[in-house]
Amino acid sequence: MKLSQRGEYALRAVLVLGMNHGLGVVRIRDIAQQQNIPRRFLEQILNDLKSAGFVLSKRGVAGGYRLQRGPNEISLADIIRHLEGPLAPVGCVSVNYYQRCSCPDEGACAIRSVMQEVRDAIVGVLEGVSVAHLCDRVRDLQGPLENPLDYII
Amino acid sequence: MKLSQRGEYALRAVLVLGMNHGLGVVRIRDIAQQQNIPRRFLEQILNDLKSAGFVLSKRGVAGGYRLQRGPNEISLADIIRHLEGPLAPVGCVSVNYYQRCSCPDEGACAIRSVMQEVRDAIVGVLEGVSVAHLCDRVRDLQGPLENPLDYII
DNA sequence: ACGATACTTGACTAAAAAGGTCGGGATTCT
DNA sequence: AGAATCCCGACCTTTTTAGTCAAGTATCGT
Repeated sequence: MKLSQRGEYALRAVLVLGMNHGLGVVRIRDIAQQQNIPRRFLEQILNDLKSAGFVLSKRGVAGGYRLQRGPNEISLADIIRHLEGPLAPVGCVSVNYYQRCSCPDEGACAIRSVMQEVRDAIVGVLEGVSVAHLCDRVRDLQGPLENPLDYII
Repeated sequence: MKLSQRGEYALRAVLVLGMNHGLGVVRIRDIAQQQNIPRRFLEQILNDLKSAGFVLSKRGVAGGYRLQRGPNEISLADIIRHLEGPLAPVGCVSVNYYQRCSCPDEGACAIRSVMQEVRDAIVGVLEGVSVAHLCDRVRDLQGPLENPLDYII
């Protein structure tokens, strides 16, 4: 039931971009430093998020990344699904990545019905939280600071 | 967020034992056949469940496995935790397997607070379902059969 | 007592995934 | 032009997953 390191880094990076939305681009290096993420690895991850349409990049001297869509249009479920695949604990209850399992009768499988509930519980939380919500939480948790760039995330 | 094959097999095997609770032991071979699980692999898994105290074994000609505790004393959360480790998506929100993460400030981490909710949702379902409950679901899903051994699970 | 039947134990393996690292190329700003 | 920044694919190491296998030990029916 684990989120990979890669997935966690992606969320942290997106959150940084969310906090800086509308303020121009943020450099990989800054995100990496602020969030304790290996820079080269983060490059790879942001590239992936870019080709998935979550973020945009700008090259050159004043380059960096920013969110492509608004922070309230991106749910955590979207991001994790792209990076990790199914949110469901087993393939046979996944809506977006369904895969038949080896049990004798899927329709009458009791374990499946429980896993269905687990899936719904997970998806319920993750679809309900957008990057914008996440930013709100950061502000709630840290109290008011002068400079938006000071948020630690 | 995945349950491993091993974990899924374990649940299926335990469920078979639950359905046969009080009717004597069940052979590995029968479980394997009925559930489409590689026999040798299942041996290993049952052994693990045994050393964890979930099941008991009997050797010899009329040998096999049965549940050690009653079906209503074993939750799916227990089983999965033993086989897979933490139920939480990230270590920093795990109660039983806590591990600090690399984020700058764990206390003020917004992602962590979301993952906390995900964890609670998962655990909520899985702690709430015992092997006995699972057996009830099997009976609900399959309708009344003559012989308890006929349940397909 | 003996053989057939089951579980027991530990080692072994191949393939995939996780978690990074690296070099060099392409853009853009000044 | 030169520096800064992203871009891209290849590469690498370690861990995990999903099994397999051989030889050993206990038990039962006869």
